[in-house]
Amino acid sequence: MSEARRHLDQAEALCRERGVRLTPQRRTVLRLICEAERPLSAYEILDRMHQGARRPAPPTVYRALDFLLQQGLIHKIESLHAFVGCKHPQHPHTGQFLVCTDCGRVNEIHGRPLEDGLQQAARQAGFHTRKPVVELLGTCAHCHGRDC
Amino acid sequence: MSEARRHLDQAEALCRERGVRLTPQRRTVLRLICEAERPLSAYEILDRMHQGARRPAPPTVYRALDFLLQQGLIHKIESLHAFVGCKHPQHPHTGQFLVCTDCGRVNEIHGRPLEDGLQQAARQAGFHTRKPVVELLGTCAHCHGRDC
DNA sequence: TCATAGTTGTTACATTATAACATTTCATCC
DNA sequence: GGATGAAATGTTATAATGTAACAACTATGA
Repeated sequence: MSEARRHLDQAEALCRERGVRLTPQRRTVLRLICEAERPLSAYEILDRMHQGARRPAPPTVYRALDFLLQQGLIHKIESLHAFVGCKHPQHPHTGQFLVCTDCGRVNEIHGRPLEDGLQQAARQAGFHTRKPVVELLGTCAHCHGRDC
Repeated sequence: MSEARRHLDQAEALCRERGVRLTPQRRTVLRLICEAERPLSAYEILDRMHQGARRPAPPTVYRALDFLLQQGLIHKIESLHAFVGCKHPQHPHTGQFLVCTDCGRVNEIHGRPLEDGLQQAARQAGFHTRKPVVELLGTCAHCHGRDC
């Protein structure tokens, strides 16, 4: 089964469990994000939504994105204004990302020491973190040392 | 001496050392950023630049911001589309930020363990980091537990 | 069936950012 | 001082990203 397909099925199941509706529109947006091999901007998604038919207006895609973000099915990469599928939507979490500026691909990483370090640094300042944004921009292993 | 004033003098000295020009326009943008007690968007800076005179066009402020970013005199907070003064411009560095979504203030933090954790996580994936974006959004000690 | 909450459609507009080219200013050399 | 080239700024237009507000539709349960 394809990676994208697995994501969609899992999302379907999660939404059923949670009693929220993964409508066709939302499903389409999620599918487009999962099928892409790099983050898509809202307007790239819009462009891919109108297969023959008329292109929907921006609020359409932004509303679907809001829903998917709330459900933890996708993440937003702030420094790219773009969206990627979440690799582990079962338990809601924030992501840390390795963003390759050569090939455009994004890797979601996890690491106790990393997350602990962040939490500790925040706590030292009496700060309560609600939404960490951690995006390392650079060159991935694949692209490093070659033209891309 | 005021905090903002100290920043400006330091910037002045650094630019002289480096042989780059902190022109009046760039200095004004830096001053506005340093005087503000929260991050300013490019257009907020534009609004504050025209004291009586005609408001400059966007490229004016974006060019000044580019210069200041290059010189490490300011940082951009990606998740806010806004700019803050750098607390330690002597040696170029990337910043980690605690962004209070109540009062809007931003705290620049530093921590070996944090930075090491990030670098280690990246290296494990064979990733070469060029520009880390670390912004923890939440509530600062001052705002936590009260209306703000 | 009817009420209602949730979802989608639609128009208009706000905000953020850059491309492209003209003009001016500055430092340097002669 | 005047010529020259590089850097900085001015100007116009437009691209890219994101939201407010209200109308219309749809699924679902009382």
